[in-house]
Amino acid sequence: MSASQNSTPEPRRAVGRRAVISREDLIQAAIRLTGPNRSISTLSLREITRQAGIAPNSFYRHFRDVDELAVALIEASGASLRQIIGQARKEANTGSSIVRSSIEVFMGQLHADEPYLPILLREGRVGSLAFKEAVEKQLRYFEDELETDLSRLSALSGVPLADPDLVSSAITRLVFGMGSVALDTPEDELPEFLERLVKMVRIILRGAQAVAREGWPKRDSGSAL
Amino acid sequence: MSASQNSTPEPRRAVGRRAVISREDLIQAAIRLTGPNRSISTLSLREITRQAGIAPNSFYRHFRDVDELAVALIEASGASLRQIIGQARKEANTGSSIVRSSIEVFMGQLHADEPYLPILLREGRVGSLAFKEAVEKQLRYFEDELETDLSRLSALSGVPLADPDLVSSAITRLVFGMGSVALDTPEDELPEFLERLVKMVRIILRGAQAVAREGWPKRDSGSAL
DNA sequence: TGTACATCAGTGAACGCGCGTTCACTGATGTAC
DNA sequence: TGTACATCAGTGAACGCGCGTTCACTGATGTAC
Repeated sequence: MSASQNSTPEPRRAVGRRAVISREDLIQAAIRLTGPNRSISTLSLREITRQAGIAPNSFYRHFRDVDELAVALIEASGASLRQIIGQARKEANTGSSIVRSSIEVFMGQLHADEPYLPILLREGRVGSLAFKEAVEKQLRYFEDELETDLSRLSALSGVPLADPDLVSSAITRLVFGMGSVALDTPEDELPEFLERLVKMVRIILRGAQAVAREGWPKRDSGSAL
Repeated sequence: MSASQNSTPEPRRAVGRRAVISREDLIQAAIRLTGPNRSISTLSLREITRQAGIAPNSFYRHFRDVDELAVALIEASGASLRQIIGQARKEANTGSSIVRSSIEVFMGQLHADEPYLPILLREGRVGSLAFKEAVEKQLRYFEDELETDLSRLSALSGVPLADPDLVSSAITRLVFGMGSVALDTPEDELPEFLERLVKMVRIILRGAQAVAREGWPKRDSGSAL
């Protein structure tokens, strides 16, 4: 259920002076400038061009404004990250559970070379509308792909799962939410953090299995919960 | 388990000219300037003083910089919001479940007069370290208070709940995560949004009940999940 | 192959603007006597 | 009660800075013939 993004396919001019710098180069320059306390939305056009080694006004040859670059960056980050996580889920048949190994890969991306995950986590709820929509779109891709995997595994193992769409959405939001906390967590606490997150996800799956088996409670106020 | 915050108790000068504007007034001015696409961290000192009706340099009589005001604003928002939610949980004995009514109150705060919740949701992962720590602190208060309530209800109803700390953390993070999505969701889709969120939380609680009853699975790879 | 030409990526200089911060100040207030 | 004084919240003017954006330009490249 993934979809194509990157709606600007770099037209490759056939006439005129050849480009010495690409959209990609500018995006990479922007990535280099982000960091724990620096989100894309706080980068200035001049900072980015300085980092990329071009004159400020040259920026306009590639993007309308910084927001447009940010959206491209978010889409590229989301695509890369989904590729990494999807790959991990496919290979996760060796010994440990798919939940644990997926979350391990996810957490590993917190400090990977290319900060795709930190970017998605940091930019989540800030900036222009287009900006937020770009992040939201990537999260929905994650939800879709997780739902596919959960349904597949449920059918495969014969253990029914209630509301797979709800479950995958809850897991995705929880994991991303905890991920942004993990970004500011000291590295030595991350192993314990991961254990807790794995348990949380398992609790969700257990709940969905219980509901599939026994249904929702008859009366809302029955157990007070 | 709540704690006192607002570490600056407004010393009430006994000598000198009387203040015509207070820290509170500046915080209110900042609140007026925030909005769907405007987070505190993007407000300038001059904007805030303009809104408050004082000269830019007067700002320094009250706060060291905008970051300090932002932290105070976050603490005030968190305190107000916890008060509202806590109140709602206490009164939630009439008919519908405590889960539903708590979430209803929470979602109601998305468009309440005072945007305490939007502020916490929007400022979550952006800005200086002090800033992020302030938001994180408020979320931990929520977790603590929810854990207290869950343990109380579990004892009261005789339904055991595994890992109440994990459960309350998962619910808090999920609800806040979904809350920031809800901020950008059209109002007419909110009722359905709320239903889904209620179900998610119930799935978590069911999972924790199942684990308390049956324990964790013996082997990790047993069910592949 | 050689030459004239159109294209267009990148430039250098300049603009006006809002910003955070500083400084020396004003004048209302409470206190000491 | 009256007066001199210390306190200090708020001011007006000024500063230097980095910003986004504009303009007319340069000169490398590919194309037409």
